[in-house]
Amino acid sequence: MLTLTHYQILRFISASGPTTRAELVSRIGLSKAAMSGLARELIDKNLLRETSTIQKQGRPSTLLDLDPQGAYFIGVSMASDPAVIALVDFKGEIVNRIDIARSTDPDEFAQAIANCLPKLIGGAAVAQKRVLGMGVTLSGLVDQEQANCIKSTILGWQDVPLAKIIHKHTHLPTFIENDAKALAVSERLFGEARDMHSFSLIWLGKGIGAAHFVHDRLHRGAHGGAGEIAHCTIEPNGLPCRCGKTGCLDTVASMIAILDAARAQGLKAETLDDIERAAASGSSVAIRLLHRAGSALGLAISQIIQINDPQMVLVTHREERFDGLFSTVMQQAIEANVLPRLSGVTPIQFRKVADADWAVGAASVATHSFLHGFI
Amino acid sequence: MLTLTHYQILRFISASGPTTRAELVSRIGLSKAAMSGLARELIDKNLLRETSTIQKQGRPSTLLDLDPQGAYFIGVSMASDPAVIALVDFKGEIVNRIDIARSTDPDEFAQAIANCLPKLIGGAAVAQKRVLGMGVTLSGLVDQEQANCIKSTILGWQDVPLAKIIHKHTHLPTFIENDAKALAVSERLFGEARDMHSFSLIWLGKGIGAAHFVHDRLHRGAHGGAGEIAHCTIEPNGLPCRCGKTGCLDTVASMIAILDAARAQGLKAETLDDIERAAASGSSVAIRLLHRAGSALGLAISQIIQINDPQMVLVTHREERFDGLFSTVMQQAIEANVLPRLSGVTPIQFRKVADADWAVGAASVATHSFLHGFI
DNA sequence: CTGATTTAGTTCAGAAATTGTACTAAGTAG
DNA sequence: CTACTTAGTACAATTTCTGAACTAAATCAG
Repeated sequence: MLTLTHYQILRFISASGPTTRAELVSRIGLSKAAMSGLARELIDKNLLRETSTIQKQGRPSTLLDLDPQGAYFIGVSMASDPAVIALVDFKGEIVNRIDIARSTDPDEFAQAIANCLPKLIGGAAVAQKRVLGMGVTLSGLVDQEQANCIKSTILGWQDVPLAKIIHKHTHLPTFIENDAKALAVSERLFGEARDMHSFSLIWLGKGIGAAHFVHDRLHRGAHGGAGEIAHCTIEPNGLPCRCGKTGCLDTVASMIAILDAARAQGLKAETLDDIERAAASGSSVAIRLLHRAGSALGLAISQIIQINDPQMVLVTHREERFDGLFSTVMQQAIEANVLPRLSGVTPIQFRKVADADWAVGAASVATHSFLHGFI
Repeated sequence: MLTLTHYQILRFISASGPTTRAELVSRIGLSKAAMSGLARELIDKNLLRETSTIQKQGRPSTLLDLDPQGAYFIGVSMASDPAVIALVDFKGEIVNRIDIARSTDPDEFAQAIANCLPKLIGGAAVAQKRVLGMGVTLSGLVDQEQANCIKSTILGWQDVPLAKIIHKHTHLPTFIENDAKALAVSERLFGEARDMHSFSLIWLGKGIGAAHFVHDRLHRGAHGGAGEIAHCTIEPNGLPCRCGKTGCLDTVASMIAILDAARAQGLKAETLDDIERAAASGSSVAIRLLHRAGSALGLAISQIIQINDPQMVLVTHREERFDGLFSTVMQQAIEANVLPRLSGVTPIQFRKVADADWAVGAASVATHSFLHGFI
C-alpha cells in the first residue's frame, strides 16, 4: 500500500514537525514531481494534512503535518495495576483511556484487553480501520522481535509469547517493549527528543532503567539488555543487591533504596520530596542520603556520556519537582566525572512522567513500528 | 553509476562473505530477475566475481564474492612515526606499503602523501582508476563529517580541515577517523566482527580507547566522543589524571600507567609481558599491579556491556600473548560486575594489532564509506 | 498599479528500476 | 532414463522517479 518513500516522508515530518514539500524535496532527496504525487497520496489516505502556509519571497509554501486523526494506536501499560489502556492518535495525544485489572495470566489479560476495545475505540468515535496497531509495555526483558517477554520478575513471566497471544484475541499487529525503552520511543516521537538522532533516557523510579536511541533507532542490545544500568557497580564493596552482586546503582539511587535507607535511619518519608524538604530544613540524614544517591546517579550518567556521547540525557521521574539537592548533586557529579573536553556539551533535561505517559509510551512503540513500515 | 541496491548487495556480501544470488534474493528482498541483472552489472564492473559453486539439490548455485582487485583504498595511519601508508584491496589485504615521516604541518604531510602515491599504486601494478578513496587515522577527535580534526594532542592540532587539504593534493575522496574507531571499522569489514550488527572494541595500548558498532554502523557520538572510556572514573579518589580528574581508567589500566607504576615500585619492565613473567615467578608487586589494572578494565567493560549489551567485546592490544594474569583478572571482573542474567552471554575476544593493521583500519574507513555510497 | 522576479507546486511524457511469468540450465533421487 | 528440484536468465509489463515546461501566488521596484 505505502512505499518506503511514503514512510520516509512520514518519518521526517514526525521527527521534524510540519514541513513544506519544498523542504522535504531537499532533505529527502527526491524530485519535486515525485514529492508532489507522494504528498497527495498521503493526504488522500488522511495520514498527512496541510496546515498553515509560510511566506518569505515567492509563492507561499504549505506546511504538511501528520494528520492526528489519520492513524491511531493502542497502548497498554502493565507498569501499574490496574493496567492503563489508551487510544492514542498519530501525534501522541490520548483520545480515550480505560483502566483494567492487570492479570498475570496472558490469555486472560489478552481477552480482557480485547473486551474493552470496542468501548475504547467506539467511545472516542474513531473508525476501527484507523486503529493500526498495539504496543504493550512491561517491566522486564523483551526479545529482539518485540514479540516475546523473555523474563519479567514482577509478572512472574518467562518466555511468554505475549504479542502472538494478544494478536489472537484482538487481530491487531502487536509489539511488546520494556517500559523504559518505550518511554524513550515516545520521547523521540512526541517529546523532548524529537529530531534527535541519539539520546539516552534515564528512568528514575522504584527501580532505575535507561534506554538509548542511536542512529535514529532504539538500541535494544544483543539480548534486549541495553540500558540495564541499575546493576552497574557504583560502590565497589557496597551493599548487597537483590541481583546477587554488591554496590549496584540500584542499591543507592533507586527510590526504593533511598526511602528504605531513610526509614532505616529514622526519617519519615514517603516520597523523594519529603526527603528534599527534610534536607532543606537541615536534616543531616536527609542531606547525606541525597548526596550519596545523587552522586551515584551522576557517576552512572557520566559513564553513559563517555561511552555513548549522546546528544542529550533525559532524566524522567515521577516527582512533582526535581530541582532540589538530589538533582544539584547529580549534575555536579556529572560535571566532575565527565572528561573536561566533553563536559557541559551534553544537555541534561528532566521530565515528570505520569501514569498516562506510560500508556502513550506503549502506543508509541506501535507508532514507531508503523513509521518503519511494519504493515 | 551504482544504485542503492548495488551497494546493498555489496554490503551484504562484505558482511556475510560469499553468497549465492538465490540467498541474496531472499535476504535482501528483491526479485530473481532484478538480482540477476544487478549481479551481472557488478561483475562487469569487477566489483563482484563468481567463485565456487555449491551443490545441494537442483541446479548448483554460484557463490558471488567481492572481487579483491575491483576496488582499492589507501589507508594512512598517523598513529606511529613514521606514518604508514598502505594500498589495501577490496577484501582488506595490503598489496603495497610505504612508510613516510609524519609531519604535523597538514599541507606538508598531504603533499608527502601525494608524492608517494604513484610509487605506492604503480609499484603494485594497480590501475589508478581502481583506487577509490583514502582514509586517514589519527589519535584525537574527528568531526561528524569525518573531514576535520577537531583536536589532537599528539599532533598539536585543533580544527584542522585535513580531508579537504589532502583532497586538494591527491584528488581522492578522503575521510578522517579516530584510530580506535577505524580499527573497529576494519574489524567489522574484514575481521572478527564480520556480520555483527553491534559490538564494542577496546583498544589497550599506551592509552585506552573504545569504539562501538550499533545497528551496523559506527556510532561516533554527538561530538565524535563515543568510546572515550579512558576517562571513566573507576577509582573514586584515585590518582590524578592528565585530564584533570582523578581515578580515571587511564591512570590504572593503560600500558603507560602500568609500566610507570611498575618502574616506580622498582620492577624492571618494558612490556606487559615482562610484568606477566614477573608475576608468574611470584613477584607480589607484579601480581598486585596486574590485579589492579585487570579488574579496573574489567569493571569498565562491564559498564559497556550493561549500558550497550553488544554482541561481542573485542579487546585489541599489541602484546604477543594475552592470556596471562591480566586477562584472567579482567575476565573475572567482567563476570563479577555484569548482571548475572546477562553474564556469560557476551563473548570477549582478543586480537593482537600490528602497525600495518592500523593502516588497514584507515583504509577500511574509506571502504566503509564507499560501501555506504559516498560516490 | 503594473510588470519583473522569486519561490512553490503540478503536469505529463519519458527514463530507470523492479517484478511476474515463462523459460533454460544443471544437478539429484529413484 | 525420467521425474523432480533448485538456480539463474529473458523479456514484457508495471511501478517509481526524473526533467522540463508549466501554473500559482506571493514580493519587489518603479
